[in-house]
Amino acid sequence: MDKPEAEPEADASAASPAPYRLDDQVGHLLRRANQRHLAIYGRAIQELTPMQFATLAKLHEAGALSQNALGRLTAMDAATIKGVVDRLRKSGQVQTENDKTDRRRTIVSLTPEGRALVESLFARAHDVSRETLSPLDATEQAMFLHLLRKMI
Amino acid sequence: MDKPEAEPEADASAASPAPYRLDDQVGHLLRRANQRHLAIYGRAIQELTPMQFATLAKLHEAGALSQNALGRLTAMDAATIKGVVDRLRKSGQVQTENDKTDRRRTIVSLTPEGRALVESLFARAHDVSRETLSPLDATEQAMFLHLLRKMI
DNA sequence: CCCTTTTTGTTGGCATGCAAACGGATTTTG
DNA sequence: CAAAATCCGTTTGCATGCCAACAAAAAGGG
Repeated sequence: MDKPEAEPEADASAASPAPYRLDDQVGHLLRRANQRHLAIYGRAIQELTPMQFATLAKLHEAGALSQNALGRLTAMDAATIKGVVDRLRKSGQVQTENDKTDRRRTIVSLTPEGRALVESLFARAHDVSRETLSPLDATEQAMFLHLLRKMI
Repeated sequence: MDKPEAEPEADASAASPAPYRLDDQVGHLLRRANQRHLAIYGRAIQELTPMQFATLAKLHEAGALSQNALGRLTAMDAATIKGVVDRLRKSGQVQTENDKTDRRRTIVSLTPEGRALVESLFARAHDVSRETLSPLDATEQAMFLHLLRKMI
């Protein structure tokens, strides 16, 4: 080697294969953004966990659903949605019944208490979304949401 | 508008408080984007979990660190980084020692195996970041990363 | 109609992720 | 310097989150 490391940083375009910096990786930034959002949620809403709220909100939006369908619409796999539904049922926010036509299915629906609770939280939930996006101005927020959707 | 709530549903711009649709919430989109990224990671790298890789990458980047400092730099709380370090130590990727000047601290550092492993994964890790951003064109990627940072 | 495939839900196992409560060490402050 | 405030690391407890393996039921195909 005549001069493998004569100018370690001189020519960034050829020699060094771009150092791996954690803080530059999309995955790390996405994780931190999500972390921040969960912290904002936690400060605003203590009645339900984020996923429990998402579950009730989706049931409120779409009506009764099979457990697996509910999982798909909330982006939780079958094993995860099961735990969430179990806990919501235990706390009386949802109820389950057997599907008459498909004996594999368990239909999940809101109880009156669950409906009342989720409706009482919508305003604060909107605030959470607003606060999460607050570092960006209106134009940036629209752009960010657009890019986020495009990436999914 | 002179009559804010005269017609509850008639005028969408005034009356209805904007329905809460899960798929429109930043938090949900961030979670799904992160989920997608983790799936891409999982397909590309099986040797280490995402957080184990992040931990080794940060140690590679910053050198030996106290356990808590390592947690801060990787955005994991004290309880979480402990588990990650424990598992990495068990698998021989990192080692720990007592800090001579501060008896509270545990210094975490890469073992030769850990260093070799993480270095062998950098290329694939870069691919993961690239693939995660691939739905966006170059301009959009830059914009997205910019907005993501601004939001954190 | 039978066989194969798919779908639904469950379970076990492992890895985050965070709050709260602690004990011990160090730093800050009055 | 001594008390108070912090910081370090640990433990417990609970809630995701996902994989792999299963059993039962339904759907599809030949």
